[in-house]
Parts: sequence; C-alpha cells; structure tokens
Amino acid sequence: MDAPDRRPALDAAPLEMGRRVRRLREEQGMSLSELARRANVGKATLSGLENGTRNPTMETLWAVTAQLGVPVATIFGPPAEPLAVHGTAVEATLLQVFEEDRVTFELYRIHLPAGASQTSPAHPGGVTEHLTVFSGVLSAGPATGPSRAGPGEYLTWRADVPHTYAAIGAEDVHAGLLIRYPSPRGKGR
Amino acid sequence: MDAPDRRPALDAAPLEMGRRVRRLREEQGMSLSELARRANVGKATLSGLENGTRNPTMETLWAVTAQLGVPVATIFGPPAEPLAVHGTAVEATLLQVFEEDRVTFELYRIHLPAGASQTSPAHPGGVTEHLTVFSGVLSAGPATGPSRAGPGEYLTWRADVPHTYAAIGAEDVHAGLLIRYPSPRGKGR
DNA sequence: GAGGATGGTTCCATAAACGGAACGCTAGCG
DNA sequence: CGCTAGCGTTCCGTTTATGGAACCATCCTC
Repeated sequence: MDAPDRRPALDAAPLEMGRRVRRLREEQGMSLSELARRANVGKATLSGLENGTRNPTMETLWAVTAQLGVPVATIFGPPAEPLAVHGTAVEATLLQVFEEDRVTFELYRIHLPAGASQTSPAHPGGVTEHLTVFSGVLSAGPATGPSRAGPGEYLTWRADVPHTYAAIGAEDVHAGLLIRYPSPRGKGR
Repeated sequence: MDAPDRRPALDAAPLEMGRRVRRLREEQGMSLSELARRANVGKATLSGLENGTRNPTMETLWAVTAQLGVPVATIFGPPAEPLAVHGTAVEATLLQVFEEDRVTFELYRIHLPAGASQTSPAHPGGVTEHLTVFSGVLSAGPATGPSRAGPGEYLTWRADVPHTYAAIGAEDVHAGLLIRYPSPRGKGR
C-alpha cells in the first residue's frame, strides 16, 4: 500500500532549496545582508535558510522570493519528471520541443557512464545534432570520424549517417543534445 | 503605529495555497483528520493551513504534500509559468537550469523581432554563451566582432565582455541560448 | 432518539522560527 | 599600519507555529 519510498530527499530538500535561493541571489549580485534588508527578514533567518539549517515559514519564503523576482515554486525544483529514453549506453531525457515553421528542435539531456559508448543508426535526411558538454569528456559524431569535446565545448554533425557517442576518460559525461529535424515530421512521436 | 505598507497582495497567497491543499485532499477522498494523522501534523495545523489562517513552515508543507503524493511546488500557483526576461529588444524565456558539479547551464529560448538589436553588458568572468538559431538570421557575439548565423547554425562567445544580438533581414529570429556559469570556486565544506 | 464514530474548528502550553545585536573575517584606504 | 565598511555567521530574547485536547456538528446504527 504505502510501499513507495517517496522521501529520498526529505532532509536534503532544505539544503537544495537553500542552494537555489543562494544561487538566485548571487546571480543578481546581491549580498545576503542586502537581500535580508530588502525582504524585511533577519540576516539570521536568511543565512539559516540558505544553509538549510532552518525550517522557514511561508511568509519568509514569499518575502525572499518576491525580492528575487521569482515565483516561490522556482526554489522547489522542477515540477514534474520528464520523459526518459534509454539506449544501450546513452540515457537521454527529453526536456523541450521547439516547433518552428519548417523545423522541429528537440532538446535532450544525455548521460553516459564513464567508458560507455553507443552507435545510433542514421536519421532521415537533413537531421543534424548539436551537442554541448556539461561535464566529462566525450567523443561523438559520424561513425566514420567522430570529434572530441570537453566541458563547455560544442559539437555538431549531420545525423543522416550512423553516428556514435562515447565517454572518454574516468568521468561520466553529461551533455545537452539538440536534434534538428528539417521537415515538419510527424509531431509528438 | 502601523507600518505604512506591509503586504499589499501577498495575503491572497496563503488562501490560494490552502484551497489547493484542500482540493488535493478531497480529490483523494481523504479526511482532514486522516491526512493530519498520516502526515504527523496536528489537525489544528492542517486546518489552519487549508483555511489560510496560518503561516506554515516548510517542514509542515513537505509532510503534507508527501502524503498527498505531489511535489510541493504543485500547491504554489499555476505550474510555474516560465520566467520571462525582457530586454530592450530580446525577449528571453528561461526553460531549464542544469546544475553540475562546477558549472551551471541555463537554457533560454530567445526571440528578436525583425530588425531588432540589443547590446548586453559583460557577465562575470568565465561566463560563455552558446546560441543555436531556430529560424531567421542573426548576428551575435562580442560587441567588438559579432558573427552571423542562420537556421540550424551555432555561435559561441565569451560573455565577460559586452555582447550584442541583432536580427538581420526581414524575418524574426528564434533561437536557443545556453549560458554557462562557472561555479564561484568550490565553496566551503 | 440515545450512543458512538467521524468530520472540522478552537484553545493552550511548548517548542521553534523570528529579527536585532554582536561577532569574526576580509578587503579597501588614508 | 590602524581604521572603517561590508560580508556572512552565531547568539539571544521575543514572537509565533505547532500538536494534543477539548469542543461542536453531522452521520450512522440499533
């Protein structure tokens, strides 16, 4: 009945929430003291909130997020779990679909365990893939001549031939993959 | 002595939140008493929360939403309408945030009306921007030497100097913009 | 219609979140 | 060099959210 272990993050949640608040604040170049003053909350309260050592009330959270200019929901992480696709080695999560007049872009976040590699068959003509590495080092591209990219680097290739993805080195690879389909191709799937 | 302006529109939020909780509970055919017992919170606490007469702590909200089987973000307003940022010419919507060990990537979808252009000030050191054009033709990059890109093409530049975006030609420009922020070095702990 | 069970609200002592002040720390500056 | 200013954390008295119990109301069952 209530079998599901649904609380993997119950005590990590305050920490995660605090980290998001701190990140939002720092992105705006605001000091803790300044945000506390503008939100009319004590510095102790804000410090504890960001460090996850307090159990803040909603009033506090509303005041802080209002000053940060974001809805409160943004500090609780993504609202839903997106669609995941598993290959033999690549684990891909579809994050967004952009539909333009003549093209469709699909944005995936992909993950390759260290040392893993996978070859994918050719897509229909005109499809291109665009990949940005977040962490790790990978080799990817046409099976006949893949290229290498590290954190922050970018690769692109035509995907109408067989193409490969391989994690190089000891680190797992995380990356964003944008696939461009030129024709209006059947939407959805 | 009344504080002049205290909470203009914020006191509607607790009511709204309470209504959502109550609706979720009733949809599951659960009584207030039962939910309070299962979530290990007092009936008084839950009653006050649903009626908007209390200022609940996050601990309470985590406990209640966990028992309702929903992420806590669901009780805050609509499914978190994406954050839109408007510049003088660029209209940007934050779609996703990727947090890695040492870097954060933010993915925006941006739109420039035909002929529009905008110059943005420098970001902190180490920030890079990566842009993929969906439709239209644009010129973007460091203000001292921008590059041109059309549909499906890609540009990248260091964003720690002033940089520009300009829609070239008669068509509006739609693009995906990935901004890479290096972490402020390994923070404590 | 009395008795019991369950529903949600209100009362109250206790535990904890709150804001202000004091603290240590790191620059910047005369 | 002190001296000042700002940062983030910690301490502490005050304010307040909390959970249990007491409190009505509404259904059932007999």
